Amino acid sequence: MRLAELSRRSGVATATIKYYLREGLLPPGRQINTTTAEYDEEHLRRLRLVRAMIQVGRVPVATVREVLRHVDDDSLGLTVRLGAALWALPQVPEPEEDDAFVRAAHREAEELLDLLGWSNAKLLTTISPAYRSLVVAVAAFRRLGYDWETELLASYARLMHETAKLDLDFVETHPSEAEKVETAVLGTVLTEPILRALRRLAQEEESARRYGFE
Amino acid sequence: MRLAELSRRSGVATATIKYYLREGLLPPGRQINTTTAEYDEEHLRRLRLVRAMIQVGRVPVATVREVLRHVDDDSLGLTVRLGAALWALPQVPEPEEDDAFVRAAHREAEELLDLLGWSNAKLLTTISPAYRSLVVAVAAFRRLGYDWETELLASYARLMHETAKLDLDFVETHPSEAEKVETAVLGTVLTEPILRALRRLAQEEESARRYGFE
DNA sequence: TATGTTTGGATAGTGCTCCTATCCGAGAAG
DNA sequence: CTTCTCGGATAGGAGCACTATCCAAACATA
Repeated sequence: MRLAELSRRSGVATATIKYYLREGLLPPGRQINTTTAEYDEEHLRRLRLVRAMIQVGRVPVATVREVLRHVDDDSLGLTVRLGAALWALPQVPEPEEDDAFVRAAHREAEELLDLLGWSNAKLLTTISPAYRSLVVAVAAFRRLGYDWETELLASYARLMHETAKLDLDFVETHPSEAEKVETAVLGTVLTEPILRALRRLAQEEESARRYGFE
Repeated sequence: MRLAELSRRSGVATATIKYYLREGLLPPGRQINTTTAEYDEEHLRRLRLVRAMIQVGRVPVATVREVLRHVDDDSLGLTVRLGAALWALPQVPEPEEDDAFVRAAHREAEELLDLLGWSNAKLLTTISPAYRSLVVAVAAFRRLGYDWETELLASYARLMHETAKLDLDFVETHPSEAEKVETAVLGTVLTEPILRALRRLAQEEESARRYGFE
């Protein structure tokens, strides 16, 4: 199919597709001559993936390129590829290391991992972006004067562990490695809005149960 | 305190504070004379809240203004205020109603609410932004050809219900209404990065347990 | 009192991201 | 042979979150 059809079937403007091609989010089509290129179903699928990541997952274009680079890199093992793809996903800004709240949040996060017995995650505290995000967010909370026991955080963490098990179970239903990596990335990027929406719906439901609509 | 001190104690540049004042994210200080205004601890707290929402929660400035308008509006009852503040939070883009995937996602979401017995949430399907977000995200998944049973979605939903209970329990520990609303907003905006981080850490932990580091 | 510094308000500009509009000459379609 | 459409290149635009500059009033210091 040609660019116009790719545009029609995906609902993405041709100018935007050209932009994605330039940015390396889509591989170039098979060049037929100087003014015609041929695209296939794989391009359509990739385009839909890119669109979903950008529009639903709110992932920046530059980050999508990084993530896809890992998804497509079949020189690495599954675990590394998967980790690399997920670690490229956007995170909160870097913490200022000399901040007292950040240092306290650091201690609290380590305590949390001990409490949970997440020994593997403990090994990653110096490098995992997810760990740094956790520290920044906890520090922001503390800075606002909110106080809670680590047990509350641990309760949330246990629920997220259950979520992660569902995530991995779903990934395992896909046979090929490439599919696994793509599913894992999507299962993280696209289920985040789903979880957020479900959480807010659940808050509304639970709030109505407790207090009515008044 | 004066603007310079507010800046020093919050770590936010004076030019940025002036910007927030212009945008109505911070109430103006007590005007002493034409060139001096006095700020208090409440301003500092509000500034930190704004910063946390923008930097950690990635909430757009215009949305922060909307949310704060509801937080400050004491003419309404708690439930309405809380709902209004949360509904002002950012969502995924509007769905195109005439899309087959969107219609299917709609049906699936309603089926999900029935399955869960979330009868209160069911009443809100036409108006709740969270419900619309859910539909858009589910439709995006389906459009990519992914298939799952509604039971998987229901499992995620039950976990989010547990999360929501923790959220509301935490809010209840705060006595005043104003505090409750502020806590609820923060507990939604700031715990989202925390949950996301915990989920990714849990994925790393669980992945290492299942497959090792290889 | 003289003088340099600081204050808050107004306004314009910056850097970034994600597109979008226009132009162009080579091919395809009728 | 004319007209349309193609893909590539480039420039432009809209939105966002600041940021830099200017200004006159007021304060601080000597």
